[in-house]
Amino acid sequence: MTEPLDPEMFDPLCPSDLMPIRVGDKWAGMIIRCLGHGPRRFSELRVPLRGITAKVLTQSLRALERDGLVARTVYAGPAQRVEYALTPLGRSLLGPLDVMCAWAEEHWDELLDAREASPAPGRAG
Amino acid sequence: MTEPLDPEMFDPLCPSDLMPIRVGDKWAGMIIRCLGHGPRRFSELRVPLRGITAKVLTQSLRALERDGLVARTVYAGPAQRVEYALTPLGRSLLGPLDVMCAWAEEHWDELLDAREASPAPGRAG
DNA sequence: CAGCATCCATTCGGATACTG
DNA sequence: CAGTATCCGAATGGATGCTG
Repeated sequence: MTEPLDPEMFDPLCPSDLMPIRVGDKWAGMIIRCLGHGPRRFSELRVPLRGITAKVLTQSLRALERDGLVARTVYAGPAQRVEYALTPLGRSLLGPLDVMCAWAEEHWDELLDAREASPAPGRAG
Repeated sequence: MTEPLDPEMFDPLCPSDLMPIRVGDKWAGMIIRCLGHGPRRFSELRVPLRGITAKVLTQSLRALERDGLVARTVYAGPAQRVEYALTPLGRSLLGPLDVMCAWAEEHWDELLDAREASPAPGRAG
């Protein structure tokens, strides 16, 4: 569980923009899936969540804490270290999350088709 | 499938505010579940979605159409009539949606507890 | 490293008024 | 009935700069 997270875990080509299902805010679902691999530090999380700013990551993490899905642990020391881990409640969400991801994968093409076939308000092409 | 929707289908005490899982925008999940019972007219949908304004319902419906989850049919006549129905793709979402709702029901108490136990920033009491 | 404070643009949800 | 148009406030998401 200490192996590094895949930086391409959430490819920009596969954003939740298109995803009609979301968990919490824009990042919550991704964070939970990251933590599904084991506890992670603040900066570790920033890798797969490419481009997320510290403030926004903090916000999302706080919201998850508040909902009891994530636990925050501070390890004091020469270099401060903070770890985030899923609580049992948070882990219980991994199953439903998988269902959603499976749905998305299975119907990705249809989603894409529908978007392309739609009137495309605004954008040319 | 023509029986009226339960106005209390989405009780205000059970809002998606607390729900960490969402489908599309604030209303999309509820709309899809409404349409899971069969096609519905614009004004029929406004009943269980208590308080939704026409504009917001239209927006949500348009977004669902664009994603190919909902189909819109106009029946011209003395009194114009518009019906919304789930597409096959939309129906395929009902299963995952059930999973999410089941999760929420099962862990509702924990969610509530976590919220109450949290520092409660801002609000008194 | 792991934040917090501040400021800012965009989006979201909604109120109100009007149309065919 | 089924919307459209316009205006508005609040919440989201983010950039930048600073702190222990």
